[in-house]
Amino acid sequence: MGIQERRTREKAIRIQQIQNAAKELFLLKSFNGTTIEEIAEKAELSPATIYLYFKNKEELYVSLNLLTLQYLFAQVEKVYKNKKLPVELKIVKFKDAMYNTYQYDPLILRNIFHVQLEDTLFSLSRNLRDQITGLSQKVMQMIADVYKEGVRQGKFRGGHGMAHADIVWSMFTGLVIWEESKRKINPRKDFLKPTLDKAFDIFCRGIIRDNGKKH
Amino acid sequence: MGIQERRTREKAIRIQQIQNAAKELFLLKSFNGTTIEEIAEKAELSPATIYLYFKNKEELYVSLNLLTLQYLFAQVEKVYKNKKLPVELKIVKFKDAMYNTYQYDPLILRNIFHVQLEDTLFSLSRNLRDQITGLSQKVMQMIADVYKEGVRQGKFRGGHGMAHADIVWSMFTGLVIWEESKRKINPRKDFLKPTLDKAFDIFCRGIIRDNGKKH
Amino acid sequence: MGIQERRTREKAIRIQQIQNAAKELFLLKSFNGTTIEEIAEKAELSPATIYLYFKNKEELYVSLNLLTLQYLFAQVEKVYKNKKLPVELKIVKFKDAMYNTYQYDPLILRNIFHVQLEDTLFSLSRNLRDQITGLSQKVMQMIADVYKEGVRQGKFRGGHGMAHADIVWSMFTGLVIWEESKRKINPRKDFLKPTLDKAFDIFCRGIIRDNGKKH
Amino acid sequence: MGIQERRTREKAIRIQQIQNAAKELFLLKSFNGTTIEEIAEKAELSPATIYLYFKNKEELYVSLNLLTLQYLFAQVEKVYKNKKLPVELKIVKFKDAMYNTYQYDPLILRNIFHVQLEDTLFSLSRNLRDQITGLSQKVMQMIADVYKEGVRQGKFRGGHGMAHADIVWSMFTGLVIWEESKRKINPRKDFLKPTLDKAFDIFCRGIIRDNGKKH
DNA sequence: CATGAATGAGGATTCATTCAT
DNA sequence: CATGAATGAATCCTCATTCAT
Repeated sequence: MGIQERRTREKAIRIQQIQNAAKELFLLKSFNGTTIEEIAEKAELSPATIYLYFKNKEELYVSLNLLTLQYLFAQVEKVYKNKKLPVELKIVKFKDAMYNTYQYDPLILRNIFHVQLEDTLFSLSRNLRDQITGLSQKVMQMIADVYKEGVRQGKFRGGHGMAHADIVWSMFTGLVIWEESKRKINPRKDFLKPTLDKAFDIFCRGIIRDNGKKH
Repeated sequence: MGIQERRTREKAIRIQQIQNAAKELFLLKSFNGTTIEEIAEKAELSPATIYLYFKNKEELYVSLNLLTLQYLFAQVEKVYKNKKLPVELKIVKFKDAMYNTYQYDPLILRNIFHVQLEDTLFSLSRNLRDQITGLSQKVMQMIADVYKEGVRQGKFRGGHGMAHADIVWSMFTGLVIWEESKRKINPRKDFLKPTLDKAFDIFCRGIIRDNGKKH
Repeated sequence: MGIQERRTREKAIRIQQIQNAAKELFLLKSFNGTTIEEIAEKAELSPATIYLYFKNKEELYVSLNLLTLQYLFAQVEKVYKNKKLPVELKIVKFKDAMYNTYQYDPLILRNIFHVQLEDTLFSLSRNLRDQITGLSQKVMQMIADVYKEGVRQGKFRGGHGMAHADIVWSMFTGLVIWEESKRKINPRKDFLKPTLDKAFDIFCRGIIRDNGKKH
Repeated sequence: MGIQERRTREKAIRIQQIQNAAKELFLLKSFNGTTIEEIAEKAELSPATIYLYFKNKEELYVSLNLLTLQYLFAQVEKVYKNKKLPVELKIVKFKDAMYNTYQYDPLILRNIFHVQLEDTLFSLSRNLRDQITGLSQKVMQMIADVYKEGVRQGKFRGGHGMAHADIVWSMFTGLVIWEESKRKINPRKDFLKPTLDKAFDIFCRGIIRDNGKKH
């Protein structure tokens, strides 16, 4: 069992090697601006070798998401499963989970948008695609569930849970992209965190049921 | 006076011809997936002719944004200048303006994200770049102004106006992208409008100052 | 006869306009590096207009040589016809004539070499080609004649006159090209004139018959 | 030890394959008239493969010079280092060395002129450029040295050595180009060798110090 | 398992040249 | 006579991908 194991371990290492190189380059130069050769060089491998581990460039690209999505999933799940946390705080913690994930891998949103918006995603192997959509659905479901729980508890105003999950996620991604792009045009201080906090503060106030208030 | 005029008019028509073809194709196949030759064919021109009107593929691509940004600007400005509209309604109308623009040109956000996220934007001619950033700044400023006005009137809770404009815009773009991508994975009914309405409803509730309420 | 004349005159002016623009640009950017459009712009004409006066780019290019060849021809002829000048001095004066021509139009050698070495020259109109080869043959003939005269007078050692003309011409062009290229790699003082003088001094000493000398 | 070696050998062969094809075509149709595709076809390779061995068209073109320059260098050096040869004969042998090189690769001068006269040369990789200028400088230096030696021995009239090297080289190249171009206009017997001999004979007579002679 | 080597399949541009007005 | 507009025809070069070793 030793040899077999070592093989597996080494394989995993190779894959990481490649992913690390790829991540850095894709972040720096975008998908279309990065060549397999560059990735190979950075990973100290030959281009051909990369194809031993990834079906093609796109699959390598998307595989990066998977890592991060798993990270995001783990974070969100921890909040979700925390029995003691009141729902209104869970929403805030979700935001923090997202932000952590973004800091762990700033590439993620770009990747996700790329995957979502470009023709890609459909040349991926079934397996990978399923993993990605599966994970992201689970994440969304957890957010939706918390919202529904809040409604059940009479804390949140009614409404479709999943729609709220969409809003949470969209708000987050929208802000990240927007702040990134603003910094691109005009490099300056990073306002992402405070703006994100502000946005979620407003969001929370907006969904909280007010008892005796007239609108 | 006729000949000069006709020339100008015909030139404008050519440009439109090209832009229309390009818009459709870029929407369908993304920037990198669309070739100049395809655009030329659709526009019933030769590839070389396109270069008579646009410096390169990127500039053509970005020129599409300009049109739409102008459209967006006009819409937003109309709301902005409407003296009779209370600020809280203006926010809602801004959302509608954005949504209209999106319907007028569904490509816009993709374009904007592309421009914002890719390496592009910096090989554009100065003029075009300035127009784009100028317009989008003006739009954001108007949103920020309305927010500040709301604060002044005691209707909105305090805070940095521009940050709120960022949130408004991010929420909108985030939702559009997200809904688009969800439909891509799983074609189904379009929930954009209701989700957008919901989101802005929450946002408005969240920013409105509550007089005697305890939080 | 007034109108007809004016027409002719204006036509000549247009041609000059174009040639001046072309000369400058070709010198600066070489044949293949210069576009018709650039020439047109500099001449304040449209590209199409250039084709009213020159069959194509090449013919325009070559037409420049003609001017200079005519200049060279005139200079060389003056020396040639000067009855009082002893042959050994005529050789020196030929060199000066060439050098003057080079200063009048530094492009000439490049042109001539281009024409001679590239595939060009054979798409020229018959007429132009004849003029060019005719002129250059006449120039060479005059040099050869002077040499033969020198031999007849017992001043020069015997030999084929035209071969000496070839040597004179080659020495001149070879030096010009070489000095030009040296300056290109390493910009520095211009040594063309002294080197040219030196070369012709050697040449003259080499061809002069030495009476009582043993070799 | 076999495999590594074979690789190297095969690589060298590929390079030769390409260079041979290129040489022939460039000679026939000039730099700008030859396409990479033609070269590839003649070399029985794909165009892309050529870019595996040469950075671009220009670098391939110039690499041809290098070979020949090396050939020239070797020839000239042999003469230069021949202790027994008197200086006046060395000059003659230099001419022969040049002529041999020309026969070995008639393209050389055209290449050299192209490189020297066109905008090229500056987009070459540093390494290649240095090799070329280095070699040609060495060749010129050897010629200059021989001249200086002749002066020291009292055989040649005084003067700057390098200037004489320039004259030698210019005379040679000038004649080659001129004879080539004459043959182009009017194909006929090749007079290059006798004219070259004549020219160098004159040159030698011109530089030799004459003892008791009055000028 | 790793890779050096090869390539097919584009794709963006450029430009000399033409022609209707 | 002059030209704005259009284009056909090239051409260089890139890169993801494959395969023999």
